[in-house]
Amino acid sequence: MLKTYFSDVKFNRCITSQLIKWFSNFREFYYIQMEKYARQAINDGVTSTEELSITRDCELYRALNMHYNKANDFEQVPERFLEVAQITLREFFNAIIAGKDVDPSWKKAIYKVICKLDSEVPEIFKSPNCLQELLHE
DNA sequence: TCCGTTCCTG
DNA sequence: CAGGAACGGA
Repeated sequence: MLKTYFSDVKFNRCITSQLIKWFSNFREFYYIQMEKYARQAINDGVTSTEELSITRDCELYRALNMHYNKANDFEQVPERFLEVAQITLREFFNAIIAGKDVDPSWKKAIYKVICKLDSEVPEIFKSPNCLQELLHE
């Protein structure tokens, strides 16, 4: 589907992997931020996940929005994104608190949980003219 | 064996 | 971000 946005590109195996790599970096960034803020919360004395919530004005949200939505093309970030982000943050928090980060592959358990929460691609993105449509909203 | 993802690095 | 190694699932 991503390929349809680059109609002027002829995708061979290499070019395709580059495209995939590019988008994989987005997910990677997401997890890096989650771990970073989970550790920061712990250093700040947070002891319970109940104290960890992701709102539209929190620092973590701003960091993510600045990365994925710099120009604020999407004024209404899906509520579901906030929910999943909070679950992810708490997942990292609990794992670190439990000292699971001593295991080299401690993040895998978290990834396994979070990937199941991935949302379907919104219909609007499936349109070749989605860029125009989004900007006109 | 191929492909998508993560880790590490620059 | 991109490049490359490693890994794991299909």
